[in-house]
Amino acid sequence: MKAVTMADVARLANVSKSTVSQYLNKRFDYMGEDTKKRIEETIRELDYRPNIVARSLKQKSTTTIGVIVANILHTFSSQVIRAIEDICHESDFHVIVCNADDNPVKERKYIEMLRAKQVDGMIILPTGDNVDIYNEMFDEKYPIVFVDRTVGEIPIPSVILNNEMAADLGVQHFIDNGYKKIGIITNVIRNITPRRGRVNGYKKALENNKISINEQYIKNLEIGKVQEGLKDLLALEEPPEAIIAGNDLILIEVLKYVKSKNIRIPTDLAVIGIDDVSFSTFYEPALTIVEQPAYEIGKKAAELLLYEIQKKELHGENAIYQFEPKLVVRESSKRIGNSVHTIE
Amino acid sequence: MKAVTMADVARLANVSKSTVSQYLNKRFDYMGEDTKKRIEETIRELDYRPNIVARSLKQKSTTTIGVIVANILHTFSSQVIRAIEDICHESDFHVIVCNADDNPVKERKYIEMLRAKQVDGMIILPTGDNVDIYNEMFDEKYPIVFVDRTVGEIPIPSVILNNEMAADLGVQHFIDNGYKKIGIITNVIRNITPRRGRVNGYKKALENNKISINEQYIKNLEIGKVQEGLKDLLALEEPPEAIIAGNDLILIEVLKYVKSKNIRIPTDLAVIGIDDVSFSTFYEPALTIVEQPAYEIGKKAAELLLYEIQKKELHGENAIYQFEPKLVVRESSKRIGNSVHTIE
DNA sequence: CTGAAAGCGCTTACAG
DNA sequence: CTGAAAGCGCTTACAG
Repeated sequence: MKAVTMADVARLANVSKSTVSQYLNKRFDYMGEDTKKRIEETIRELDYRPNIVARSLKQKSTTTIGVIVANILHTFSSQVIRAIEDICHESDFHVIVCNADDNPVKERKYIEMLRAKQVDGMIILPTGDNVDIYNEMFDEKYPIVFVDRTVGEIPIPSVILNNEMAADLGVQHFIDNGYKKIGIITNVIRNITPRRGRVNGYKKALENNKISINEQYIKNLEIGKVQEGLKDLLALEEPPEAIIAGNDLILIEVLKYVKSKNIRIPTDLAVIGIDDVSFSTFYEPALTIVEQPAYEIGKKAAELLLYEIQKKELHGENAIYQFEPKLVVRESSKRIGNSVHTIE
Repeated sequence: MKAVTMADVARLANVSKSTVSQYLNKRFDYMGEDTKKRIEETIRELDYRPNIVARSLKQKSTTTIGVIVANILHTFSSQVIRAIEDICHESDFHVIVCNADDNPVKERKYIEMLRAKQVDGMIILPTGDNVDIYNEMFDEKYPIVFVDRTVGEIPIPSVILNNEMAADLGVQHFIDNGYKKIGIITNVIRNITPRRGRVNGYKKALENNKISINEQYIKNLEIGKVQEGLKDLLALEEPPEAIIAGNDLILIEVLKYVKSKNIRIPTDLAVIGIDDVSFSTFYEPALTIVEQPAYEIGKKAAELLLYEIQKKELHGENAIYQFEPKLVVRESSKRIGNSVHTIE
C-alpha cells in the first residue's frame, strides 16, 4: 500500500495542499462550503490519513511524552503510568514507557533516545544518578517532572508522597495501641529519598512520644536480605513487637517469613505496611496499611507536565507537591493482648 | 535553546550535510580520517543530537511500536508489557502503551492515532470488536501481533495461553485428589476467547474422567457479581467442594468471600486459581495455581513483531503460538479430609 | 573521498 | 476564499 499523501488529496479534490491542510486543522473560517465538501469526500474516498511525523517535524511537537520508571511491574509504577496515560489520552498525547531498572546507565540512554525522538516532555522516577543530564535539561527548559523522589538541588517540579507522614501514621497508630517496641524495615536500592523520609518519620513519631530510638530496630535492606534481617530482629534480646514494612515488596517478604516461622499476627508480631497490596483486605488477619495515592500522584505529574508543555510556563517553579498518605486500620496492627494499657 | 541541526555541524566542520549524515550512520568506508575527527569534535562541541523525527519522515520508520492492552493494572498486561519493552530495548525500539479498557471505541481510536504517528507495528490484546480495522491492517500488511486472544478468521499471528490445558490441569488435579464436585468461575467481560477455552478445558477434563457435567457449576460472571455467584453456588443442594477461579481477579473475589463467610480452605472448599498472584506462597493456606508464562508470551509477541518489521516477512503466517500453563501445587487444593478415596 | 540536489509529507506566512 | 513557495531536519542516489 503506497501511502496516500496530502498531495494526492489536493490533486483529486482540485485544491492546493494548503487548503487541505487548512481543512485538516479545522480552519474553516474562509473556506467555501463546496471546497470543504470536496475535500471531505476525497479524503474518505482515498482513505487518507495524515502523517503525524511530517507534522511533528514542522511543528516541533510530537504530542508524545516519555515516562521512565524503575520497573513497570511494581504496583506503584503501574498505577502512576495508568494515571499518566489517562490524563494524556484526554489531550491526545501518547506515552512511551521505559523501564530503567534503577540503573543510571539505562536511564541515561532512555533520556537521550527520548529526546532524540523529540518527545515533548518526560516524567521520571529518577534513579538520582544522572544529575548532569537533569541539570542540562532543566537549563534548556525541557519540560520534565519527577515522581516519587526529589533530586538534590535541581528545581524540577516533583510529585511525591509525604513520606515522613507515612511512617509517622504507622508508628503513631502502633503507639496508640500500646506498642513501644516498634521496628521498621526499608529497602536500600529502591527509592532513596522515600526511604530517608520514612525513617525520619519513624524517628520523629517515637520522639514525639518520648520513646527512645533503638537503632537496632531500624533495618535497611536489599529485598533479598529481608528474611535474614527479620530473623536478626526477632532474635534480639528485646525483639520488636510491631513492625513497619517500608513498602509493598518488603511487606511480602515479612509475610513469607511469618508464614515460614508460624508467627502469629498480630499476637506475636503486629504489622503495618506502607503501600497497598491486592490482598490487604482478605489476608488473615486483614492488613493495616498506610496507603499511598499512587493514581493521584501520577495524575498530578501528568497535569503539571502537560501544563508546562502547553503553556510553556511553570518552569523553575521548583514546587514539590506532596501527597498525603492515608492510614487504613485493619486487623494486623491490633493492640497487644496482654497490654497493661487501658486505652478505651 | 534553538536546536542544533545537522546543517550547523556541517558548516562548522567545513563539510556537507551528506558527510555528517554518513558519519552518523557509521558509513566510514570512504571517509577521511581527519574529516571523521573534525565531525566528531564539532558534534561534541555543539552538543548536537540528531532529530529522529526528521529521519523517521525520510526513512519511513519510527523505531516505535504501539501496545494496546485493556488495562496496564492487570498483572498479566504489565508482565506482557515489561517483556515487550525489554525485547524492544535490545533493538532500540520504543513502546507506546495504551489502555483500551476493553472498549472497542477507545481501541479504534488508539489504533488510528498510532498509525497516524507511523508506529512500525502494534501488539494488541484485542477487544475483538474492531474486525474491520484488523482486516484492513492485515490487508495493508501492517505488522501486527495479537496477544491473549485470537480474533475470528483473521490470519494475524497470535500468542496465547493454551487455555484448555490451563483448566484441564486444575480440574485433573482436583480429580486426582478425590474431588468430583468441581465448579469454575470465569469472567464475562475480559478475554472472551480465553474464557471459552478454559470452560472447554474444564468440561473435557470432567468428561475424560467420566464425571458428568453440572451446568450449575459453571459460572460466568462480571467481576462485581462474583460474590453473589459464589453464594448461589454454595447454596446449591449439592454445592461444589472445589472451585477453579478463572483468573487472578476472580481468585481475589473468591478469597474475599471465603474470609467474610469464615469458610476454610481447603476443608470446606478447595481452590485453584488460574494466573499467579503475589501472595500465592504465603497466603494461608498457600494457593495452588495454574501459572501462565506471561513474560514469555510478551517476549514471543515482541520477537514476532520485530521480525515482521525488520524482515518484512512472516505476514499471513496465521500462526497461533500457544504457551503451556504450569500447575504449581500448594495447599489450597489438598485432598478432602473425609475422602473415601485411598489414592496413596 | 565528498558535495549539490531532491525529497520525505506536512504547515505557514504571504500574496492576491 | 485559495494557492505558490519555503522550510522543518534529515537521507540518499548520483556525480565528480
